[in-house]
Order: sequence, then C-alpha cells, then structure tokens
Amino acid sequence: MLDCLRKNLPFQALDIFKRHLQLGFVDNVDHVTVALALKACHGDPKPGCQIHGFAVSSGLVSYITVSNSLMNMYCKSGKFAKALCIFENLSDPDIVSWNTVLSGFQKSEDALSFALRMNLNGVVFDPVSYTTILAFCSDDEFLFGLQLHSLAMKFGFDCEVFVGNALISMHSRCRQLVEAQRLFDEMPNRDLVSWNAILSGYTQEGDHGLEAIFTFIEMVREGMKLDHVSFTSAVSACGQVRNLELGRQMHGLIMKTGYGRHVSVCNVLMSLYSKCEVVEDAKLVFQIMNDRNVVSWTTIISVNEEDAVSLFNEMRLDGVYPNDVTFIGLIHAISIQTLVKEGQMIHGFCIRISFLSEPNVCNSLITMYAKFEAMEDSLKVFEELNYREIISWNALISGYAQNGLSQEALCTFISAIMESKPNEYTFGSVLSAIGAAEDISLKQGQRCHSYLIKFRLDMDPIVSGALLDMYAKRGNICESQKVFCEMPERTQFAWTAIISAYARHGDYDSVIKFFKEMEREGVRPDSITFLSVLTVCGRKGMVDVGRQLFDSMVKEYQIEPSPEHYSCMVDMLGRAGRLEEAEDLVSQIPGQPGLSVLQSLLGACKIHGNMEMGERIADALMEMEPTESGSYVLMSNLYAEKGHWEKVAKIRKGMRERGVKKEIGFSWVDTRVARGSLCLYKFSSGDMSHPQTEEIFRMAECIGLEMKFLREREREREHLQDNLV
DNA sequence: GTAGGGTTAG
Repeated sequence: MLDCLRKNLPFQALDIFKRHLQLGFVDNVDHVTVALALKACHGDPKPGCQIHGFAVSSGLVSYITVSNSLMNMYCKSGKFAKALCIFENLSDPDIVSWNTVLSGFQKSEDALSFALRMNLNGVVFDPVSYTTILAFCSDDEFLFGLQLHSLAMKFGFDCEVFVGNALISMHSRCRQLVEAQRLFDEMPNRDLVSWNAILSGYTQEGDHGLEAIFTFIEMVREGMKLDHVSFTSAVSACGQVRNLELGRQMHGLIMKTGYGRHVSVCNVLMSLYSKCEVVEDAKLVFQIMNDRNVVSWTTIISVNEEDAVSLFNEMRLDGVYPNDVTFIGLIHAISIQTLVKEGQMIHGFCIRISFLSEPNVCNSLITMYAKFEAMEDSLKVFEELNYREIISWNALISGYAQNGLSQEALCTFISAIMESKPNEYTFGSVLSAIGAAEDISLKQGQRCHSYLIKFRLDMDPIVSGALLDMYAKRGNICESQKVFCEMPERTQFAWTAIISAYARHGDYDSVIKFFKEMEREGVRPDSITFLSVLTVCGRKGMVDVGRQLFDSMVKEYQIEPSPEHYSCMVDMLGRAGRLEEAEDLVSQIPGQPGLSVLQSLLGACKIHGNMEMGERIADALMEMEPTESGSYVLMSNLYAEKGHWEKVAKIRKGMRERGVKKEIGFSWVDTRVARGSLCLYKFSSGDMSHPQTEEIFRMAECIGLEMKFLREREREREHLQDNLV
C-alpha cells in the first residue's frame, strides 16, 4: 500500500487500506500510513471520515502528523469547521498544524486575524506561513502584505522561491505592477511559477494586455517550458487587446505542446474567439473538449445565444451544476431573443434550486421581464430581494424608462436615491425617462441635474450625454449647448445628441457645423446622427446636400439605411416637389416599404396637390394599416383642398365604419398648487373640463390680445424705420 | 503531514 501511495496511485492505495481495515489487519497500520492514506483522499470526505474513525479508535490520532493530515483533508473537502474543531482540541499544535488551518479559511479577514493569533501565541512564521498568508492579501489587505514583505526580508525568507513568487503575485493582485516586476527582475532563482505570476499580474490588471503579451514572448524566447497557466494568461491577454492573429498562433503552440484539450485553456480560447467575434471557432473549441466544467458551459451558453436553452439542458445532462454566472448568461440570452416561456421556466427553476438569493441572478430577471414588457413581474422580483443594491434599482428604473413608463421611472428613482447611492447608470436611465415624457415637468429634470452635481457625476460621459439629450428633447437647447461645452470627453452619443437637438429646432446651420466638427474630430457618426442631419436637410430644402450625405452614409460609413432613413429621404424629395424621384426611391427599398415611408410620400402628395399619386399611396396605406388615422386624415384633406367634397365625405364615413379615431393631441403646463409643490396639468384643444375654465379662457384671450398689440407695435416701428432710411 | 501561478459575468 505504501508503494501505491508513493507511486501516486491513490485509488488503489485507498482500496488496499480499506481491505486492511475490513480484514482486521490493523496492527500493520502505523501513523505514516494513515497520513498517506488521508492525502490520497484528495479532499473526498467519504473515505476521509472512515479513516478519521479508524484514527480515533486506534489511538493514532495522538500523532500530530495524523491530526494535521486529518485537518488538511477536512480543509480540502470544504468541511473547515471540522478541521478547526480538531485544531482547537490539540494540546500542542506545531507549525504545520497552524499553517494547515490557516490555509483553510475562506475569507481573507478571518485568515489574517488567525495569523495575528499565531503571532500573539509566539508562533514563528516559516516560509509556508508567509506564502499562505500572502495568498490572502488583496487590495484591502495591501498594508498587511507590505508588513509581511518586510518581515520576510528581515528573516531572509524572500529569497525562497515559494515566498518570492507569493510576493510577486501579492503585489500584482494589489495593482503594484512596477514593484511586482522589480521583485521578478531581482529574483535569483526564477521558475515557471514566477513567470506565470508576473504574466497573470499583467493579465488581471486591465489595460496591461500588451505587457502580458511581451512577457509571454520573452518567456518563449528564453526557452521557458510553458504550461496551462501560462497559456490561460497569455490567451486572455490576446482577448483583452482583441488580437486574433496572435491568439491563433498561440492556439497552434497550445496544440503542439499538448494543452489543446485542457479545460481552462479551452475556456479562455472560447472567450478569445467570442471577443474577436469568430463564434464558430469558439464552438469548435467547445466541441473538442473532453471534460467541460461549469465555466466551459457558461461560456458557450453566453457565446452561442441562439442555442442557450438547449445547451443549458445538455449541461445538466452532463452532470455539471450551474452557478450564478451560468444563469446570468442564460437569462441574458433568453432576454435578447424574447423567449417568454423559456424565461418563466428558468425563473421557476431558479426558485426551485434557491438561486434567487443571488442578487445578480435577480437583477438579470428584472431586466429580462422589462425586455418582455412585463414590468409587474420585474417589480415582483425586485420586491422579493433581500438586499436592494443600486444595480437592482437601476434595472427597475431602466426597465420603466424603456417601456415608456416615465412616471414610474421617476418615482423609482426618487425612492432609489433615498436608499442607495446612485451611479452613472441610475442617472442615465432616469434622464432618458424625463427626456421622453412630456407629462413630466422639466423642473424634475433640473432637480436631477442638481442631484447629479451633488453626487459628483456631472463630468461622467454617460451622465452628461444623457443630461444633454434630456434638455434637448425637452426643448431647452441652451442648457444642452452648455452641457456639451462643459463636457471633458465628447462621446459619439454626445455629438449625436447635440446634433439631433439642433435638428429638432430646425437649425440647419448648427447641425451642419456640428456634423463637420464631429467628422473633423474623428468621431464616427452613426445611423441616428445621419437621421438628424437628413431630417434638417429635408426641412430646409437642401435636397442635393441630403442626397450626398445619404450616399456617403451608405458608401463611406457602410451604414445600412433603416426605414426611418428612407422615409426621411422620401419626405425630403417629396417636400421639394420631386415626387417621381421619391416614388422611385420607395421602389428601391429592400422588402416592403414601411408605414412611415408611405405616409411621408402621401404627405408630400398633399403639399403638392398630386391627387393621382396620393390616391394610389393612400389605398396601399389603408390596406396595410386600416385603423391608422393619419392616412385617412391626409387623404381627406387633399380631397378637401381640391374641392372633392363627396370623396371627403366617403373617407369620413369609411373611418367611422372601421372605427378609426383620430388621436387627440394634448399639451401640458406646470401649475403651482402650493408652495414648492408642482402639479402638471394636461389639456386638449377646446378643453372645458377644468373648474376654472372661464377664467383660463379670459386670460388666454387677454394674452392673445397683448400679443397682437405687441406685434402691431413692432410692425409700426419697422415701418417708421424703413421710412427714415 | 502544511505552501506559490490561471479562466467565465450583470
């Protein structure tokens, strides 16, 4: 049996050990054998517990090596409490006992306080203690790590390669890459682990992908033997800098060195191919893998969204247990494909296996139901949360905003800032809700503006972009301009927002000026930018400029025109009276022309009195969307202008028969109810519902008269001036 | 008998 253990054949060794016990050959078993057998358990508590029983009954547990091995076995099998129990009952623990328990802690703060207890008990740290404690030191424990570093230097342990490597990785984890590199450079006896430690340091810290790649190339040049850890870090760095070419070369090297089926290496290769948008290659890697772990399955589910649900089922058949990340990927895949049934099923599954205690999973579910336009379900998930972090609030607010429930978005925002600290996404969502809603007072937008200054988020590109867009959509172009000028970093979103703001105001010169400036600064316009620019060209009758821009959008920027772009172009040509050209463009639209394109053309027919084309378009429209009032109204107005009253009557009758109603347009006004409290009042034309209707109409008449008076006075002055000149 | 380096994500 000892032979088997020494030859690293743990299963055979365990079998022999068990047979020994069953046959009662206990006299041959000594403390060394028990320790070796425990090591052979590799963290499997089942045989481990049996051996524990034997160690107690045979009295071998009194050997410190046996107790230490038992503790190690329990630490490795995740039963740390049992290990700690053994430790607390030891009368005379040695350094190995202390180190073993130390290695078993889950949380770094617990490990560090145990290290302090060692110190208080007069236990002198050995190199193993240093390496073990250093492994627990991350960002928050950096000062502790530094103290350990100087202690290790004092005792000369920093020259031990194990300790040196732990020091390098501790500094890497704490983002002290310069120091990590210095330690690495000054190491007299670097090994593969030292190289991997510095390599992974650069990989883990964002923005250092290139340094990681250079380190890897140096490793190859120095003829270092590479292993799975080197490859995982190096491939991950390639993914970070999106260098597919180098990644493929590394994949070749991986195949050559025999790591082509290693689970972690394959996982990171899949991630590389997915980041570089070669999904098929990621799938190929997944196919050749022998054993797939939860990360492999999670990655392929996130990469291959169309097959996510069936992959998830396959994963379960494969006996791999999902974790929170798996559900986040799966729910995301389900959301973007709007698979309502599957979404509800997975929600149920999460409830059954108690995964709703994972806040991230709940946040994904909130977002999923928002995508399904089922905000009541989003709210339900939200209300059942144990702890509401800002991400959960954000998911709910953006859900309301995206579903056009602006009032709810605003109310949720107000509750959110009372409970949590808002971040850039909170303001992004609520500002977009306020921007989209005419029935929310602009005062609320200004209130948000003051909040975001209070939270020092006014210089954030996401927030200032959303703020500028909100003011623009709500008609306050001066504020938009101000926000735009004060922005430290002008994103594509900001440029597009300011351009569309001026487009909405019909300010052709500013739109073209900003558009040219945007191009000059090397910011790529997107389809929305072009939509604004084309709209304003149409309004100002700049048809040839518009056509040129449309062509450059398609050819230079390779932006596929959307139905909105087409209707914008048709509108532009139509307004200019180039009706045949407009109809020609409609016929070029791939697939069926949409509702808005035809409505634009019909509008143009009305302006230019082209009844013949108008009738044709209106027929097509009424067939497409028999309940849409716009087409009926336009056509009836066209007939009315031409004096075809019998046709007007026919259309009006048709509308009544089909139950088509024209939607009423409303306006809003802020009214002060009491000091500080605002009430937004909605009214339509000829509205008599307000209790003070009489006074309101009188006042409106007064204002109208005053306007008329002012206008006449202005005219008189102009007249006088002209005469003087 | 105890120890150092790696991957996935809202």
